[in-house]
Amino acid sequence: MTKKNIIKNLSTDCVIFGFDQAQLKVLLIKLAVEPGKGLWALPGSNILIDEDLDTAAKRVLAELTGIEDLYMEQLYAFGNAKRFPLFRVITVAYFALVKIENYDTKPGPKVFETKWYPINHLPKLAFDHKEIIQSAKKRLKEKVRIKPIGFELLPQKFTLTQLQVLYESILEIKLDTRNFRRKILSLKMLIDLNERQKDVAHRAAKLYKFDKRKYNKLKAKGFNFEI
Amino acid sequence: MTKKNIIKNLSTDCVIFGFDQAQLKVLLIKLAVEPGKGLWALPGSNILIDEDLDTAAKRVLAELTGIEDLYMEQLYAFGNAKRFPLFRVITVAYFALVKIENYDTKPGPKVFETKWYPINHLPKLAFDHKEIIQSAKKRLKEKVRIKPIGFELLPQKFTLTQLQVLYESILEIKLDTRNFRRKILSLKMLIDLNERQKDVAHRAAKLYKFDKRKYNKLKAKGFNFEI
DNA sequence: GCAAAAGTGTTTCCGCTACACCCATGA
DNA sequence: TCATGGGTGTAGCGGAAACACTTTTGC
Repeated sequence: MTKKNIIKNLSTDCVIFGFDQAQLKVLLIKLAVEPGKGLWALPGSNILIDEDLDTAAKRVLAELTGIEDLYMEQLYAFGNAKRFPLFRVITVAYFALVKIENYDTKPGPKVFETKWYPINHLPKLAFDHKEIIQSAKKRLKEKVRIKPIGFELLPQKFTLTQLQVLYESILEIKLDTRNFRRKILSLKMLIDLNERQKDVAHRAAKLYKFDKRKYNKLKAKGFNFEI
Repeated sequence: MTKKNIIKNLSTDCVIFGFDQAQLKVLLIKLAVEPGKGLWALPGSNILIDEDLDTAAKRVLAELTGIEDLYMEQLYAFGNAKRFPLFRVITVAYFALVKIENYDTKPGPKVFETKWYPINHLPKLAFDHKEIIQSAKKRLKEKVRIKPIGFELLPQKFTLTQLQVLYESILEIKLDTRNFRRKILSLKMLIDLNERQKDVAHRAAKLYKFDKRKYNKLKAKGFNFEI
């Protein structure tokens, strides 16, 4: 594809969240070209002149992670006149939730490296990407209370403790274990696998997976996770 | 300003909500030029090359309504490749809430007329504007339950019944009068003006206005309007 | 037997829901 | 005096919050 097929003044950037045992993380790329060379940034791309906006966002993600089936939604259009130093670029930001263990790094051209950074220990970022990430974090916090999307971040099989730690990381609060378990189980969204953790130096926890049907119903309808 | 100062592939459109006694309404313009000549549409505009996105949205609104101090937030970026027939245009939609009695019509150039349409009786609309309005309606419905923004649609002085009718219109449900009043008053956001309606053919209702301090606090913090 | 995390019940409290009649006013 | 909408109280229920100890397992 040639340069003239892209829309010059418009881009998409994607805030990709992952969860690594105990921490919420964001996938960043280190820019190998100016502007912003050497700085970390969100993966982003131009939009092709005949490409749907959502398609462009998915393309960026697939190119970077190889992941195609994931949770993704539009976040916000960032359009300050001076946000990009060379010329005017408005960016439509998306955020995505991925199972971090499915992710396989492949830094493309114009990128030095890619890396998962804890959301609370971000490096210096290019352009207004810090603001975009903060905004995504806020949205995730709101969303996770009304839709069961947090689960997109966990492996197929998980323990209730993992789920609780995930929620605690996203919401940045401590939760009561008993109340949390009661609430989650009352949603009847989990299937008890009758399996247990292996190789842990303490009582092994039960493993669960999602009941897809119920999960999809809750995703459509929303739920109240007032914890 | 000359043509070359605008970004060709990008626009903003604004869904302006008003409330007229009993109905939620949207301000539309009738297009006087192609494409879409003769159809109704959302007020929109191009974005200037050195203009912040939010500024562009506010400018459209000020040009059309003369209103400058109002509630406004970004809704969503609509970016289907074929949404605009002539060439590629991605639009960043905003929605605004105005006190309808403050609004003073002044159709600009390229516009036949402007008109408030009831949200449930819209005319045939240009482009994807129907979709944009539905999306704005949905957002308003969600938002009004967690932020006290509904009040932006009412006159300075209002009765509790007006407020209830407003909520019923937005949420498209019936509310119990007693429960509604108890809930609203418990927020301690209203100031009893010790005034009453005039010239009504029945018992005159008390008038209230907002306590700005409390209102702003609730706007920042959010509240739970589970009705 | 001890360290480390899993797992489990009960009580209290608050807010939502449901529900029907009297009041004030102008015509 | 009637029509019209304004304005009010209470009881029951359900879900959220607070709270601490026992169980299992590997080392």
